[in-house]
Amino acid sequence: MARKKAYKEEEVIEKAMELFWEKGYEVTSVRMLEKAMGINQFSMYSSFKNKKGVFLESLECYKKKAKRELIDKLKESSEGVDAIKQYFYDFIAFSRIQDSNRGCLITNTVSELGEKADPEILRKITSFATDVKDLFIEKLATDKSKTVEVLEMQANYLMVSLQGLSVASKMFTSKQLDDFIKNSFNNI
Amino acid sequence: MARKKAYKEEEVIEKAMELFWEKGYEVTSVRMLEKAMGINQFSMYSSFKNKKGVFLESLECYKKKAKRELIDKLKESSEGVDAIKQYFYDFIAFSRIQDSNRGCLITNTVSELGEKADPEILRKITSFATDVKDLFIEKLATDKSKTVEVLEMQANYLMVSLQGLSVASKMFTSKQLDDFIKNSFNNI
DNA sequence: CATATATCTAAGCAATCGCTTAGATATATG
DNA sequence: CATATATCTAAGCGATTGCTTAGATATATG
Repeated sequence: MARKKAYKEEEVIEKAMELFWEKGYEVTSVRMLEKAMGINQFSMYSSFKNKKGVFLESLECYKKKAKRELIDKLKESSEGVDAIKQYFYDFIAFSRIQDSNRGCLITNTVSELGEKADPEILRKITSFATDVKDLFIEKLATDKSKTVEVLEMQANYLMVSLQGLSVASKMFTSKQLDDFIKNSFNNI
Repeated sequence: MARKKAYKEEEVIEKAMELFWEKGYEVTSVRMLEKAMGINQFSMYSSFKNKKGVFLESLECYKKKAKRELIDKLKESSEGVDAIKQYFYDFIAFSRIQDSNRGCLITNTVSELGEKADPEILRKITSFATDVKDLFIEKLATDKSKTVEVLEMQANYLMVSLQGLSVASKMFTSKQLDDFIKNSFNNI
């Protein structure tokens, strides 16, 4: 009865996500998205409503990619704290593209937009962070001697540490990042 | 012989710095700078050449402010590691405006522009980071048992931690930031 | 006071921003 | 095959971007 869509949303959004990841929200223009996604603005807007819509779906896409390539491994590990340490190392490899690092898309967005970001964007970000933190708590809890207060405290510590790793990965040498990870887990 | 300038560079640049600090480099427009600085574009360009020029001077202005309100205190302290810990707490207060945090202008810039930022911007950023790191090393070295390798390692660790604190301060609760600082200095 | 000149205002430049729309194209149905 | 309709292309919308410039204004000198 009508013409078929020449693309799949799940495929083009991945290109959008990569662009937002590399450039940030504001700098990424609709024209750049057009080229990266391989569709024109009409299609973009009819599929995702507006630029913010493309970004929200990109965050969702990032979440899935991170789960697949990073989080599931941590989830399934039985190494406790060492599994979290490995997660830190894995994250650096995950964020690397060619010979530079682009950080974590979530952390980048926090840094760029802060707490006065759009409420929908904010919701996705905090939900992602909560998921990771809960997983950290779960792994930390393999040490049964830890009280809930200690677990909460250590998880908070690790979450902030991860943000540091994300930003620092953009400029620091891998030696410096290694020093950071080693030291970070000295006291847990 | 000629008309007098109706403003002082050092005064208007402070307003520019505050704006860049709050909004980031890209989002801050020349029209916004005009209003914040209280001068028009002609004056802005004749004093600072272009937008990048205003930003470079803003970085310099930030450096001075940080030195005055933050770094000098650390420099003059004789508390060793505890002085650095205090520096972390002081930084949070330093970055606070009203009831929200704007992070560190240097860290914000690293996060936004990364290593492919303009070379002049990059130079200022790395020089600032080096100064802070050297100061950390100096304070860590009050413990004479530490080798140069340990000093380097711990300073790297602290530098990345500080970046984490900067980004996290934008979204996390002060309880979470406190947990972070406490844990960060457990193993030094 | 008259003049030279730096500094000001305000208008305007081309380029780009996010977004819309009119008209051409393709395809599942009667 | 003819028709209805979703999807495509491409042009263009007003607003904003960084930056420039022509002309008005003010002031230290001869």
